[in-house]
Amino acid sequence: MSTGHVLLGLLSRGQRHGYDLKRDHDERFPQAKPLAFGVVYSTLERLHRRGLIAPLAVQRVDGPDRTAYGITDAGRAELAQWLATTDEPSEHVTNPFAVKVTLALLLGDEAGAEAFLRAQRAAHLVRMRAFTTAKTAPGASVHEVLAADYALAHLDADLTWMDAALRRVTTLREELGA
Amino acid sequence: MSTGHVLLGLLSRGQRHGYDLKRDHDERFPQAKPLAFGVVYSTLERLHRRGLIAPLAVQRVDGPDRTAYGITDAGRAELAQWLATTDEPSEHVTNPFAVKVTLALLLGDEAGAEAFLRAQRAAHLVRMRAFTTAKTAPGASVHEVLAADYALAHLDADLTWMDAALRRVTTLREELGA
DNA sequence: CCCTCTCTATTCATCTGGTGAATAGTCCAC
DNA sequence: GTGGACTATTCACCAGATGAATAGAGAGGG
Repeated sequence: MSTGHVLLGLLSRGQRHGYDLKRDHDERFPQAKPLAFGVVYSTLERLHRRGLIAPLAVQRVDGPDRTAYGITDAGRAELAQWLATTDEPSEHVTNPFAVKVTLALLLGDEAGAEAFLRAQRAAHLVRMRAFTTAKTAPGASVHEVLAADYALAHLDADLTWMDAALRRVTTLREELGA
Repeated sequence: MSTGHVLLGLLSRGQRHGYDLKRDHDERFPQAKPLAFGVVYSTLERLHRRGLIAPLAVQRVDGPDRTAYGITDAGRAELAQWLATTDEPSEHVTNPFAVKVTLALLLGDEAGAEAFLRAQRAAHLVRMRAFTTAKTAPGASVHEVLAADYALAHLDADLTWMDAALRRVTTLREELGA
């Protein structure tokens, strides 16, 4: 429950209500996908059910009711635990490009597989240029530069793979027996 | 619905029932996470609801009932469309390590952030050694080598990012105002 | 001969999380 | 005084993932 942990982290700095948390998150992690309200409130409900947060007050201040939540001791423990735990990188490989290429080759469409790889390569290059621009913009923060670096490194990893795959499409097709 | 498209792809080679498809998938993509039965059957139901596949026969052959599905014309069209479409790489960045580091720094725990990065780095190195072993094993297929290459490239991208982050932890903390 | 184990095949209950629309109150500008 | 923007939450729905339950048939062992 990673969204849950993020909300827990934001709540550990002081009580907040759902709308606040969504804004907090989106400002703090501008490169991340904005949180949808549905996700925020349902996640808060789950955290509450697990006893990691508690509703503190329902106030009405210049507008509709708002429910402020605070982190509990159990919540602090869970958060500390999560922050200190490393993710074991999976032994499984999820490569969406390989899935498409393999299926195209199984259907005997070697030309289609190659066309896909070339088109995907081009789409990656476009996005990489955008991240490079963002990263080298004057006034970019360390946070922004690191975010762009991460994205660029992974896009480049995809690119390297696609080039290798392009060079071996025919061999792959033969290996698949198609 | 990527699982759906994969099943569609496998079904386009001829009718199959759920259990068959699960085995087909796991054999064809041994590096991927094995499909759970629950996923297979609920995905088939959705594909059926959308008219992309159709149940052809309920047979009983040496065991319990089995429902064979076949792809429809609409299914073939959907599959061809999906195979030819590139994924626009997201403009959003999802970096789980950055999230943890940022939250740790927000809570003022610079030492914890560094410890996490070092531990995660070590975990990555272990997994990378495993993939390197798998890839250089005698008799490894092109498919297996490409799968390992993909995983290695992404793990290395993470590693590069973690090294950069380690060098800038203090700057990052200051930038966050913690 | 019956018992258990394994393999085949499917279903079900339950959970996380993600989307889009609906609801509802307040404030501000025109 | 009405329409729009902002605050705040809820709801209905769907995708996808897990783990357990159900159930038939064949195989092997005591």
